[in-house]
Amino acid sequence: MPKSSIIDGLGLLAISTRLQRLSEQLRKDGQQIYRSYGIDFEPKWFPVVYSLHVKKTLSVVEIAAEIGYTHPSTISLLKELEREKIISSRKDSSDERKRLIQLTEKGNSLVLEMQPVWDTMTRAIAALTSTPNNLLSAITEVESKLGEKSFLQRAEEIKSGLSPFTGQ
Amino acid sequence: MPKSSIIDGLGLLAISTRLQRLSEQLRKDGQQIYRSYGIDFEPKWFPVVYSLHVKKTLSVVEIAAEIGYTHPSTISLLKELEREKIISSRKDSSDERKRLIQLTEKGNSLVLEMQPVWDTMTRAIAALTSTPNNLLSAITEVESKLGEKSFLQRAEEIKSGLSPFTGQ
DNA sequence: TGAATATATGTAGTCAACTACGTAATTTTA
DNA sequence: TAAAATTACGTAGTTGACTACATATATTCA
Repeated sequence: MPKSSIIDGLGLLAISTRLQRLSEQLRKDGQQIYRSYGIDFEPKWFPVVYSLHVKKTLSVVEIAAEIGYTHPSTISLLKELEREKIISSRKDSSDERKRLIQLTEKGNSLVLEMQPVWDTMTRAIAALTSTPNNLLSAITEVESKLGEKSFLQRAEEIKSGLSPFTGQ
Repeated sequence: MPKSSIIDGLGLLAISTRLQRLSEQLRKDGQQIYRSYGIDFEPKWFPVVYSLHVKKTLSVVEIAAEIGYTHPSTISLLKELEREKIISSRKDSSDERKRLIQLTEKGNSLVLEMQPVWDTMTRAIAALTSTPNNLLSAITEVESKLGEKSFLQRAEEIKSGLSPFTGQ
């Protein structure tokens, strides 16, 4: 991944670019780690599969909410997973609009098979992020601040002379 | 199978997704902040324009290196900026392979116009990221660790029984 | 000096998310 | 109870990055 001088120095304004680059880097390596364990699995499938592993049966919109994606994005993930026979779906008999999704037998055994991979990844990421400022905590903290007040709202307040910290 | 190992892993395993989502959120709000100042500017143009503001004249590959993108991505950004008449380009007379890029007069005055926007954004992001774990520092720290040893390499070492921290 | 290599730019196609819009089924309400 | 609103799902097209490949020019070295 190419390193850049100016942008690194400019920190705050290029933070979105840096977040994206870091995300992409981790996703790509994740892909290769699954491969190195001989497992045919994409990192982007993880949130769906994990949700179904825990909750057993969910509708499309419920999965979208669980994983924090829009439902069209979720639908395309589900299509891939159905093609891979990792999940299966059927209509909800009490509400015909709903499609109920579950892990297949293959999906369930895949989850078991992936335990050591997930363990390895978790350790590697833990090592990577065990720095003075913990990345995962930092993300959680910023997400929580954004939940209170968006970047846009904060900018509007600063523009109109309010403190970005207190909003007064 | 202990459920806790999966749950503990969840946060870390979904880190790439969360980074991407955060990036997208900041980028979108950034777009609206420029708009609220009545300025026709895309956040994704910032690294290119800022680099040219500082360095005055750069080739395509030099810009790509500065902003940390691949050169095809850079070319498509440059096309947009040229269409917007924010930059102009000419062949390098001493090396005909090179295309030298500069800000136009419009580009230069745009940079001046954007100073207050950049100032506002910088403050808003500073407020957002002033949490116990500083996001920008965390990113820098993780990038630096990745520079030493990639996520993939760390995973390989853990797989073969080495410590993820020391590699021994 | 000319063949091989390296550098600079460009094009085509892919990927993984998105938004916008549309249809069908269900629920609410005037 | 029919019209309106909501919910659930789906499709089409966009975006912004990428990789792989192609071409032109410059440089190196046997």
